[in-house]
Amino acid sequence: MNSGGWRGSADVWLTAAYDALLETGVESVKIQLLAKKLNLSRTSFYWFFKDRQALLDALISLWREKNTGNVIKQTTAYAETVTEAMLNVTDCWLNDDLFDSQFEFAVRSWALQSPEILQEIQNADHERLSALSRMFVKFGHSEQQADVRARTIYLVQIGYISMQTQEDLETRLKRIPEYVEVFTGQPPAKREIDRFLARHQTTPE
Amino acid sequence: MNSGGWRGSADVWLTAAYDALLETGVESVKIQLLAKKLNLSRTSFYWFFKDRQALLDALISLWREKNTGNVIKQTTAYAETVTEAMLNVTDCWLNDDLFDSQFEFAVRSWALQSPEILQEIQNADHERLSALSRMFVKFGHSEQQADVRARTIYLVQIGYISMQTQEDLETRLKRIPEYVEVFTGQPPAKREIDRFLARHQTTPE
DNA sequence: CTTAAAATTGACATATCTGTACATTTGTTC
DNA sequence: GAACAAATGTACAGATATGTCAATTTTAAG
Repeated sequence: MNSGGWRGSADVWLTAAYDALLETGVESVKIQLLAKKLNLSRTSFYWFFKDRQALLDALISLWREKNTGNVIKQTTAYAETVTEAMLNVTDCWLNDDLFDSQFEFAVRSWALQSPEILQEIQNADHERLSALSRMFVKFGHSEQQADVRARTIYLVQIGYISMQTQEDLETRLKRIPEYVEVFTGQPPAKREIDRFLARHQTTPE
Repeated sequence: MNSGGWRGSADVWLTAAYDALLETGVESVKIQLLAKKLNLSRTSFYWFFKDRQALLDALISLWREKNTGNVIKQTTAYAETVTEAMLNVTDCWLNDDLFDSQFEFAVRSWALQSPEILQEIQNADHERLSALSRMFVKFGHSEQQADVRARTIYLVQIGYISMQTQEDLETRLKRIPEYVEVFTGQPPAKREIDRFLARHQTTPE
């Protein structure tokens, strides 16, 4: 497919931009730096993108597609109890395919310098919180209770991301049953936790 | 005191840097921009600070002094019940003199581009979480429970900051009783809430 | 092998930021 | 009001960024 083809492409530049954004923030998404990493001439960039802003726009589109859709999907996944529903949502925070935490943090930091990005984020927050709140209402909570519990789940995750902690999966999994109890007000059933752990634990070889 | 004195001072530059940091992030803390705002010559800066890095160092010192100390103090304030203790901590999130949320967010975003700042933040997180956890242990929770509840309180607040929401005090106060119940596992007594609200509600004119 | 499109490159113009050296102004003190 | 220190300003040098243009190289297609 690509053997011997051109070295550059819109996608190659976008991927490099994504890496730079996650590594050191939007300020380091500089054409000059990306060119050096890609071993390409700086000006070659302008063949694929109009200017730097076009590249940044592409990054935001990428974020929008990836992170908000999956959270909403998980809030409506099949669940018999509120604790099971909660564990479905928790899947997002533990699975990079469902929710890209580093990307999320980088975009949120970016919002500090850009009103447009801030607006993007606030739209996303509202959509996600609404979906979570509906989940709690479905399981019998009042609007006010559902709102606060939705916020608790969501903000704990956003806060966790903001801490930029590096922990292994095991450490994080150990806290989950307690979290479920705090978030939903009731302890999860053993079989619910077992099913959840089965989804996430790497099979001991 | 200052009438007719010099226009510049280390403090004037530091304050301008603080404003810029909160407004648009560390990348906009630029000597050139600050000089323009202060109506001072750019190079005059170097009379007060060795270089830009010295200014950034001063900013971090400011943050360290202000934000971590007060949180720890509030976790050890007098309380008869766990719900009252929780409300003492909540004071921080509602009182800018106890905890500067915007400053906190700006510094956390800064950490993305600077390993030194990341280390500062992780130290602060650890100190604050430990203090909160001790609070729960004191009121009878197990280590594991205390740890998760401490995290819940703390991460919800860090997450809230990261959302950069603009809400009036009333909206936020309305959620507090529900939050207390989620965080501590039990509803607060009416008199506890009344005492709390009395501390925070602006006297109707 | 020719050709035309796709991709790459170096040269140029421009802007912004940092920091140093040195001269100048402003305020204070005796 | 001299004299000295504190603060400010101008000029210069260097680094790094963006973006345009024209030339060149590379690739695929006929």
